[in-house]
Order: sequence, then structure tokens, then C-alpha cells
Amino acid sequence: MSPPNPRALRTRTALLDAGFELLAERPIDAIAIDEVVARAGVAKGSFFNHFIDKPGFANAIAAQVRAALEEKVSAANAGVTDPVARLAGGMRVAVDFALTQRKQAIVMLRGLEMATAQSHALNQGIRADVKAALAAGLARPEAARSGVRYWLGLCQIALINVIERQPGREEAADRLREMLVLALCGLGVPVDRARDAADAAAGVLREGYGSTAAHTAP
Amino acid sequence: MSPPNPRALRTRTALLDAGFELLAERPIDAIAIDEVVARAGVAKGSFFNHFIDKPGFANAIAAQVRAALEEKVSAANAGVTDPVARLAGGMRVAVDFALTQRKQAIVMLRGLEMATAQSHALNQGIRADVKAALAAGLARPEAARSGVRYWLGLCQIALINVIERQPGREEAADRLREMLVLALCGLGVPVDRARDAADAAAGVLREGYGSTAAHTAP
DNA sequence: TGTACATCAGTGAACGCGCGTTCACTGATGTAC
DNA sequence: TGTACATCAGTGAACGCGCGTTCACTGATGTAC
Repeated sequence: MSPPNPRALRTRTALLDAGFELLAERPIDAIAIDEVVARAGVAKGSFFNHFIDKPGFANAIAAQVRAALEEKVSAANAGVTDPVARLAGGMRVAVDFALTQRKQAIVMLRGLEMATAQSHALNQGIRADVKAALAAGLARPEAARSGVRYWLGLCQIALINVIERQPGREEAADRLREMLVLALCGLGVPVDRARDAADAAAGVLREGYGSTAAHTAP
Repeated sequence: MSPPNPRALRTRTALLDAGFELLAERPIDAIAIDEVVARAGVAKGSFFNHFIDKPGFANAIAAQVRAALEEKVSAANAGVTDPVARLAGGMRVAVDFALTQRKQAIVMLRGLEMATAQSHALNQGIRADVKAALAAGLARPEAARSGVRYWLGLCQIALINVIERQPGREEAADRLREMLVLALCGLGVPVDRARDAADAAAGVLREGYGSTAAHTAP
């Protein structure tokens, strides 16, 4: 709201960080505000200086995490024009996110808003890429209406998979490669080209490019 | 536990039914036991005659719903041997479930245990079908390890999609057809055969075969 | 079939505590002159 | 730079109620003879 008074910003951040850590462990309803403020090292009353109520708090955290992922995806795809590479890159980023920012990925999935309406930005990107693939003759007609849903579902399952079993980078890269081959072939990408794109994405994931060693807080 | 005394069974059922209806509206933490017993027309104390605690109650409902879907799937696939038809049939049943037993589908998704570990029975079935498809040369090698995950993700998104937007039978059948074409082609089924199987499944869904007009309770 | 007794399920009032929210007060930060 | 005042954030005790769980009692069902 108001221009960020540094003291206020510190406690606000402390509260968000604490809430984030707790949300990575259990759903919001199982978290007491007492726990949040204790972890943040702040008085209970301060909580309501910064957030109208508990749901408001949860939303603020969710928004933060969503923004983090969106930024990663668009950064990774900046400058890439080939739609097949962009789609593969998006899924790779999702898997990398789950791998290196585990807690954020968990929190993101809690507000399962991801499902179909992966709130706008990411959804839009995928839509554009599918369209481009169609225009380039790299997708079958069925993808025109159902391609985005199809792709979102697969990104989601790839993400969940990394979170549940906790594979190392190697194994995660193998699985990503396979999933991408199936996923791209389903869209209508010729199998050779699908394998190339999958190999490339898996390779990047294996390297771990610039993935910072996951500071715990967002 | 004990052989089902008819009076006891009546109140137990009333409680489960009431809980089910409420769970279709909001998550378990947002439901008070007072609401459940009020809706069931039963004294609060009776609740604890039948269930150890609130989580126990939620589990009982979840188990009931899961069983309902499992039964539907295995009934639909009984006698079908072609793995492609079986896979398509499974997804069709899931969509039909969401269409005609909306509340049950919602409750099922709430306990998102579906995700990767679609608790056993269904998972097993898909695993066997993918294996059979591989053996018949109808799936690409990448499907050996990743095929089940791939298929589960797509079934899930198909289900969620029907729940969120609430399409009519016609539209749902169209979407199912498209999703199946993409999904089967991804697995490695030749495109013609995939289209045939998708058409067949969509046709069955369109007819609505024996889908009972959804009694609200499970 | 009828009576006596044991078991089992239903009842709702009472308990108590966890937890979200409020509020009066204190201390810090920022602004005016 | 220093002092006076206003605003803004932090504090933690207090409130109160919603809700899960318990319990002593009542009524129904089942069993023995």
C-alpha cells in the first residue's frame, strides 16, 4: 500500500517468509497465526497490520510464488522462437523449479489454481506456442482446441512427480526427456524432432545451467 | 466393524451421505461436525459412535468414492482385451464420472491422492494396459517407464476440465475425442488407430450408455 | 409366545481449548521549522 | 543541527466463539429361557 517503510517491510517480509516455510509443510488451515508470528519473531498484532486476515495472507504468499515461477519461465524462453523448443523449455523449467525450489513448488501446488487456469501468464505463453506449432505444421488439428489443456496437464504431472519422489538431477532429466518425447509426439511434432528437443531440454536440466542453489525463501 | 445392525447402519449412512454432500462444496477443514450431524438429522454424539475422529470420517468418505470409480472403470473394461481400447475406455469412464457423478468427482479430487498414486487399482490397470500396448508394438519405448505417469496426468486433467467448465455431453465427447487422439499418439499408437479408438470412446460417451442419472449420494 | 436381562446405539448438554481478531498503549520514524 | 510534534508500526494481553470431543443417561434391539 504505502511506500515501503523499511521497518514495516522487514516485518512484512519476515511474516511472509515464515508463512511460506510453514505452507511448505501443511495446508493453510492447519497453520495457526501464532505459529507464523512466533517463527517470524514478531508480535501477533503485527500480523493484522500487514494483512487483512488469514486468507489475505495466504494469497499474498501464493502470488509471490506464482510470480517466481512465471519469471523463471519467461526468462528461460526469452529469445527462443522455435515453438517446440519453447514448449520443451517451459516444462524443463517447471521440473527444475520442483528440483531446486522444492518448497515453492509445493506451495504453488497447494493452491491448486494451477490445474486448468494456470493464472494467465503461463497459460498465455503455452497458448501462443501451441498456436505457433500449428501454424508451422508441427501439431495435429486436435491440438488447436485441446493442446493447451493437454500440455498443462503434463507439466503439472511432471512437477508433482518430482515433488513426490525426489529424484536427483540425473534421474529427473531422464524422466523429463521421456515425458517430453511422449508429450511432443502427442501434440503432433514429428518423432525425430521431438526427440531432439527432448534431448536438448534434458541436457540443459542435467547441467543445471544457472539454477541458484535455492535460497529457501522466495 | 460389527455385523451391520440395521439401525446403526442407517445412521452411519446418513452421516456419510451428509458429509459427502458437504465435501462436494468445501474442504473438510471448512466443515463443522455440527453441520454434518444437523444435515444427517442425528445427534452429535452419534458421530463418535461411528468414527474415531474427523479425519477418520473424511477417509471413510474418500474410500467410498474411490471404490465407486474403480468399480465403474473395471466394469467398463471387463471383456475388452485391446489395450488401446482399454486405455481409451478408462479415460472415457473418468469423463463420464465427472459428467454424471459430479459431486463424487469433486470429492475424489479433493483428496488429491489421485495425482501419481491413484491408489492402486486404477494405477495397476493402466500399468498393465501400457505394458500390453508396448508388447503389441503400439507404444514407443519412452512409454515403458513414463507411460503410466503420462496417462494418469491426462486422465486427471480431463476430469478436472469437465468439473470446472461444465460442458454438455456433446461438448464433453468432442473434447474427449481430441484429448484421446493427442494422448494415444503421444504413447506411440499410430494416428489412424488412435483416431478410431478416440472416435469409438467419444461415441460411447455421447450415447451415455447405461449411465444412471446420478443419485446424489454414493 | 412372553418375560427378564444384557448389550448396543442414540442423545444432547457440558467442557475446554485453540485460534482469529481487536485494542489501548508504547516506541520508533519521519517532518516542520 | 536541534527540538517539537505527527504519524506510523510494533506489542501482547484480552476477548470470545466456534468446534472437536466426552460423558452420563435413555431408549431400542437382541438373546436366553
